[in-house]
Amino acid sequence: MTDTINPVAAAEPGLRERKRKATSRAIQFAVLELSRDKGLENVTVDDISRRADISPRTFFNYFDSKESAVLGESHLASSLPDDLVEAFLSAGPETPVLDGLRDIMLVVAVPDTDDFELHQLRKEVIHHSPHLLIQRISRMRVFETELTALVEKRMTADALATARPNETPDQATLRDRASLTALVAMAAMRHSWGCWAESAESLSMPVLLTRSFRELRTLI
Amino acid sequence: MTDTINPVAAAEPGLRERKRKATSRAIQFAVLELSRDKGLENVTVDDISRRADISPRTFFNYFDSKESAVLGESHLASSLPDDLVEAFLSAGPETPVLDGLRDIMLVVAVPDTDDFELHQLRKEVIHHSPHLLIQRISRMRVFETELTALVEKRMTADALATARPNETPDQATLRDRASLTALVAMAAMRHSWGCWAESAESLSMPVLLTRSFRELRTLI
DNA sequence: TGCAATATTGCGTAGTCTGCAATAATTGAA
DNA sequence: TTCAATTATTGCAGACTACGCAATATTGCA
Repeated sequence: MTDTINPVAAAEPGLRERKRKATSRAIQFAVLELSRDKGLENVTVDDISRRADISPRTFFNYFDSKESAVLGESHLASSLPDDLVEAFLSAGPETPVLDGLRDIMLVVAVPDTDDFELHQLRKEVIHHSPHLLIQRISRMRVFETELTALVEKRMTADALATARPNETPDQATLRDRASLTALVAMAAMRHSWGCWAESAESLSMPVLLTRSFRELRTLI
Repeated sequence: MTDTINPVAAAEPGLRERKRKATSRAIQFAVLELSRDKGLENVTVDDISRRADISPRTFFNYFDSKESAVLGESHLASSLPDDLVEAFLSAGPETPVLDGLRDIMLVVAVPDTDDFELHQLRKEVIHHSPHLLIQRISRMRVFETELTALVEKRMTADALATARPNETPDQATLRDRASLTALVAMAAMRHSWGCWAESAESLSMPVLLTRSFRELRTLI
């Protein structure tokens, strides 16, 4: 898929692309409305397909499962922007690692603010079946792995910057701390999601994330 | 099901009980060996049942899914021992909440040390499909909820003990902090599980848990 | 032994999910 | 405009999970 000559990226997404987006939206809308009315567990893929005017087979061309359809297409499936990574790694030993992780989360965890209607529906449905939030976390395993590796790199760099020659930081210990740190950051993100799903008013994820990470600091 | 007159509880579990245990073990053994050899995704319930010499229907009398069978019967499905809860709630504002949570985890997260062979097999299999660890966490949603409520109670008590009359602690904020704290504790537990599954040597969960919680304190 | 409680099993069914091959729509280039 | 290549949709068949139900077998206990 080559880019158009037009410097403005995706100025014209093309009919194919637009149709695809429309179908995806139709599916999500269908599953969300049905879930809101009957509860997700009482909704079948056949139901969804019927309402979205597609074949059940097509449904699975778009989503792995009805749960995926509720959660929407997985953003952040791919890796992080380079400049963000660079900033995180070179922040130096003075800056708390968790602050860096918060900044990363701020970028990746903010989803499609474009479609308000879907957004609200999704929130309503997730509010009534919180187990979906856990699924959301589960689907981020790859991200979590990336994150852990990143934190390990950062911690190694920090350690080298501060250590006296003889004090080689134990790599195993470092990896350990890195994975714990990543997990704690994920916990903060999950906390934010939980607040988002519960709150009646629509606080934005950036706000919630910032708050969760701030609270984190007061915990220990 | 009334207790026997024998003061020694379950001195004789009865044939029925023993058979049930044996079947459960046979199932777990079957799924674990098959998973080790072929990978869990290539194992069907039929395979498991055949090897365990039961009908496929019986399998579902014991476990919800093959994943459940790999993870073993869910301990901590029910609620926490009363004395433990009491100790946690009344520890007072001086004791860190996370210390209390660690103590709770120490009790609930330590599984069946009785069956070494299963234990080792399980570790081997989980090591090769880490997504199971996330499932394990997912199945603890009820526990997580209990824990959150518990932390909220504790924090309320602590707040009342230290606050001056006019300073009514905001209940919403408290709930917020409570859920974040619970999530962080869960993160620590997950970290311990991760270490357990990865480590070649068999460090015990209590040791790992203690270490994870100690590291937690150095993070922020 | 014989009755009540419990466990196992087979059967049928609903639902999820995938592979495959035929068909239809879209695209870019001639 | 036309045509060929690419891509999307669909139906169909099949494997698998999961559960309700009723028949049968096993166990516990008097």
